[in-house]
Amino acid sequence: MGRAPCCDKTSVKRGPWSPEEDSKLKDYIEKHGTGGNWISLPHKAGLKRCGKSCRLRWLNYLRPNIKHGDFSDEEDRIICSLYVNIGSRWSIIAAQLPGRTDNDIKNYWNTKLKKKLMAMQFPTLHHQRKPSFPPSPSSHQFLDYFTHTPTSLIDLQTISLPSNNYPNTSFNPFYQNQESMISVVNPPMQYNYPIKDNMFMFGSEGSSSSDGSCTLSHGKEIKQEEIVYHHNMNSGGFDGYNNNNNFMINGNIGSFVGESVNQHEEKSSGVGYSYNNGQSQTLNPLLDYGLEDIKQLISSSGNKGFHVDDIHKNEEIGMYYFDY
DNA sequence: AAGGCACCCAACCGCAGCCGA
DNA sequence: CTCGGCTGCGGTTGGGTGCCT
Repeated sequence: MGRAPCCDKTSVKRGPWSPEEDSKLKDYIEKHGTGGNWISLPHKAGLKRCGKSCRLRWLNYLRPNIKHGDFSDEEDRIICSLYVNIGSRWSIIAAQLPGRTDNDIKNYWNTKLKKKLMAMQFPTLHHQRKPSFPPSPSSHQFLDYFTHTPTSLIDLQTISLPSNNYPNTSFNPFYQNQESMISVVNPPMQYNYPIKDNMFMFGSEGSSSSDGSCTLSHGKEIKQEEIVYHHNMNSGGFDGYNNNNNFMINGNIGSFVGESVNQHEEKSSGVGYSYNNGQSQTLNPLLDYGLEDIKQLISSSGNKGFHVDDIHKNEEIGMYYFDY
């Protein structure tokens, strides 16, 4: 049995609001308030609108002190920081930006800001209006993010992740949008994951073993538990320590969350990783919103935890699906 | 000049959670 | 404790607009 509609759709006006309707709604609310009941408000205000439509119009457009127009750099920074850390919880993000609505911020993010961010992360892609995806099977070259030199897809057949001993490594995967791969950026290292059939896999057929671990190109091994760790972390909410395991896929930033660890140093292969010691730390100057602030936000909003957005997780360990 | 395409953003939809009866 | 009404939220849609070919 379906849910009862919130209103009779045949008897309410839909679509864009006229200036007269705006005026009626604004006048009514300014005189009487919302009365805590949006359902009955349109009738009282003499509007042939659904209560939800009235509420949305008021909140997003008519209420006082709404700010329209360009977002400032500071607002950009706050949005980016919060999105990376808490995901697409627009109402929380909007609460940090006086005068901005969640709808505004959501639209701004989806249409402009994530592209802007992508452009900053991938300056060479500035000219691309839209990433071509999926790529043609013959395109076996991609542009290395750091060196900007063409690299063969052969190199992508093995993957590398931070050691299982150091689950809190800053871990910044980015979607290299012009080819069929995901890059995991963990400076000075970059790990590249091929995408097959719209599927992002930890490891490829050649590098995975039956126990679920993967042999890594840099002499490390990613264990099944670690993949599980990454797989399960999405329901965990904040760990209280480092939450800067950020990634971007197809322009959508997500954040890996894991258990806290103490300070570590990685000296394997002479490569220095940057591990966190409980301090808020980011790799991208855009993303330096205070962790304590965000934690406070989360706790004050019910601490629902959060999920990696835009990835549809497969039940199978270490495998992620996402749509295009 | 015109058609196609991509972008932008206001508005809609449906679900989840809250709260009172 | 349960149920139903309502609100709030996030994802999605679609019309308007501007750019490109």
